[in-house]
Amino acid sequence: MEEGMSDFCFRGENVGCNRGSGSGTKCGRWNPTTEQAKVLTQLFSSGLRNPSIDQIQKISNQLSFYGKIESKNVFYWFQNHKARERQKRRKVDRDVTRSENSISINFFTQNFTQLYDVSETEKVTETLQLFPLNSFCESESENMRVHASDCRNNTVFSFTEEEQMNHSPLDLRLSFT
Amino acid sequence: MEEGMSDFCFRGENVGCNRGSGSGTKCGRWNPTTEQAKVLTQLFSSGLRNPSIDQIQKISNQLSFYGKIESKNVFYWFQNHKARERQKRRKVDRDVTRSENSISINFFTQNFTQLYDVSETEKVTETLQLFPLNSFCESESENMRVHASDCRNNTVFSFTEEEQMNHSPLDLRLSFT
DNA sequence: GCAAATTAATGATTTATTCAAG
DNA sequence: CTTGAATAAATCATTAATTTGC
Repeated sequence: MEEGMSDFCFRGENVGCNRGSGSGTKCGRWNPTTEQAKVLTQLFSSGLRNPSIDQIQKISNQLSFYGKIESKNVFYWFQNHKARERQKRRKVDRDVTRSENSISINFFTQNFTQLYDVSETEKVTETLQLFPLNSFCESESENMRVHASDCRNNTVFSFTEEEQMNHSPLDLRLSFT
Repeated sequence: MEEGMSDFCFRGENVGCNRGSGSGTKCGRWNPTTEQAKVLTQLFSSGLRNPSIDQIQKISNQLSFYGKIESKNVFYWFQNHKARERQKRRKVDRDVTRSENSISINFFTQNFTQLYDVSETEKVTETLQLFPLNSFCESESENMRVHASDCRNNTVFSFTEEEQMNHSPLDLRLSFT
């Protein structure tokens, strides 16, 4: 029996879902409220990764005060959060590996000027092309590849005669390989 | 001794200002020219989010044709643009979420226990506490903004009698023994 | 129209996280 | 458990938009 459908609504304000004229309202999946997300994140930050079923139930009960939530939501949240943090970390590591040519980005913001003032004056010697549209998608960095021939004509740089010097289109391909 | 103030201001080479017109214009901070902004925005639209140092340098060099610019400006631009796009997105999501407030769907319960039993193994051994009201609100008072709605006000924790859910601060230590 | 005053954007810094190597 | 690496979030600060009184 589906007694679990407790018709729970935010305290007081009954923000009905799938109630009459249920045309567009998506009710298929849970979305954490700001407070719920904050608490979950706090727990995660505190080191919790694989909450026990006991913990999940407690957390769920507590968070239900802030809005509709079920144990499964808590469980999935931790699964997903853990996985995505790891994913993010891996991706970052890949990017870093890919771009660690000379300078470390360590203390990037604080020492940026120091790190970069030197190289600021260096000249880029490669032939570059700007706007390799659809080529930067970081979520698929593995397959990232610029098809130069596709973009050859998309040069957007247009300079005045006086500025035209050695200003070739920027091609960031070299940074990805 | 906070390691001295970060000498972050352009190291004396802030002579030329980007705005081509007039040479005496003040340039306390970089401001992208229209063309620079256009290029940066297009790069971002293409998916670029965390440009490597190499990329930053290339972009900076290219954009310097449109006006004064440094690598750090490019770096900061991407940091800020990314963060603010995300911010914008999150705000929209919150608003949407607030109005679509989904309802319970209970096909989970059985799957949940199944799924859970598999990952039940790990145990967190630390001491965790949910809703640490004190630490949330009292710590870092200097940075506290108007987060009053999130904590502190015990009124949040007062619910109706019919809902006898125990919403006192949850101490997960019980689960760790 | 035009500056002073006010508000909105956004550049630049600082702070708090994350994962995972040591 | 500690710390390196690299942000991303939060914040500070300055510039641009705009409003407003004249």
